[in-house]
Amino acid sequence: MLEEYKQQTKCLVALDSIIFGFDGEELKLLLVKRGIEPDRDTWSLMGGWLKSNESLDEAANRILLELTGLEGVFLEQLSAFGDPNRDSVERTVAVAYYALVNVADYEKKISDKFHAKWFSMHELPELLFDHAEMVKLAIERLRYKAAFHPVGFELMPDKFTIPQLQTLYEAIYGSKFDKRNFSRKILSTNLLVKLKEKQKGFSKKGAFLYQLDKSKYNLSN
Amino acid sequence: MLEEYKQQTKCLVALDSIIFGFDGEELKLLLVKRGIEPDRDTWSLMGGWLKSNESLDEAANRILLELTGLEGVFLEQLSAFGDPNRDSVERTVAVAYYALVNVADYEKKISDKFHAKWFSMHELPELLFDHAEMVKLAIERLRYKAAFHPVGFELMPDKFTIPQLQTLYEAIYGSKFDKRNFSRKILSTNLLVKLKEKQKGFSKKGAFLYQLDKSKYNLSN
DNA sequence: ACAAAAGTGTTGGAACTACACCCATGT
DNA sequence: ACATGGGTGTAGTTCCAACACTTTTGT
Repeated sequence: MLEEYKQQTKCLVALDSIIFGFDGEELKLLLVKRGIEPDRDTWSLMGGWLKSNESLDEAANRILLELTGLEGVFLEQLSAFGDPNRDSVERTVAVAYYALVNVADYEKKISDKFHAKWFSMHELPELLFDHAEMVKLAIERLRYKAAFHPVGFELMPDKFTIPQLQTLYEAIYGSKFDKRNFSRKILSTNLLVKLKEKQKGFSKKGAFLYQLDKSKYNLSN
Repeated sequence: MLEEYKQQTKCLVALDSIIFGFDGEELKLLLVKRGIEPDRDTWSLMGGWLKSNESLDEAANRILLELTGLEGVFLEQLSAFGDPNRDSVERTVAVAYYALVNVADYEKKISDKFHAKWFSMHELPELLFDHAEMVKLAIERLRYKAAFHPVGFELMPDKFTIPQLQTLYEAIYGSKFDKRNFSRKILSTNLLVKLKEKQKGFSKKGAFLYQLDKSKYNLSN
């Protein structure tokens, strides 16, 4: 190897994922308990190490699959974090990703294996290292993204109602919207197809279910 | 050190900066000729290695200062790039930053020391490794950013005219704007103060110079 | 019958687009 | 005098925000 390269310090590269979920009421974050010292049992983002033969995206997807069983979900790089003291054990650069999953899908796959738990965004525990900073940036990015791209659907089940979708957006932005303006705006995208079925049980009247028109929804967002 | 950490592969971490400049006419990119093999003399982004005691932001700023003499300019993380084959010598993760500088400032500082050269965005040479991909992403990010935040001023000299600023935005977006609408929009931000002086020499009539109102322009963008 | 959530239209203001003429000055 | 770029106003349109009542149905 070249001299120029040899003299440089090397780093561990970690991938940490902020996994957002939505249960129909609240925006949630999936956290795991760290299994090793130091800071054992501190709540932490899902993370893992970069292997020598994989790209960052591949590693983030692999780690998500290993820890949650989820595949093919929205997963996008957020930012790299490299404070020299961010990991108390050793110099580590972390590349943070954020993922959007729907809680129901996740429940099907796996649950206790990694002591993972969904937390409400309003009741987050103390987090490992700089993970709180990552979460803060991720929610900002999600707001930014959701304002211009229809990513909200990634968090919804296959069939959903407009009021459910509104609840999600209200959770993302932490504010209330007018339901007339909201439904008009959503429907004007033409991304939704109205089904004949209604959601029953939650309200007395029942709300019509909608599905994403996948032919119009491409992920070049 | 912990077993868990010890087993993991380490990586070199590089910082590469996409440095945008504006000379009053065109949007430019500052490139350097790579000084080492392989690919010696290929044009490359300004880059360097992460040192063991500095954060990513610190490293990016240090490298910018070392290679250009510039300090205190707009410099923001773009994204991390980690394809296992991106660097032909060794596994390297690069964290790309983009910077906005005004060409005149730069000219004052340094010029030939690192064989740096400004290239028009339309006439870029073949670039090292995945640097072309970084540039592509950077221009998208700049467009996105400039649409919502007044970052254009970062590329302008201290005093500038509205037509100059319009030329910059036209270069960023690659399209023409209506000058009446443009000046109205810019002035409605109230970020500019009109000076008594006019710019002479370029046009016969001369255009009024403006300055950024720094009390209103804060960088929490 | 009543409570609870779903569904739906209109109006005023703000922001954006398109568009054309006069001004100041160097040559 | 004329050519060049600088500077300005208006009208039409679109988009967004604010707002209230009727419908359905489970209890």
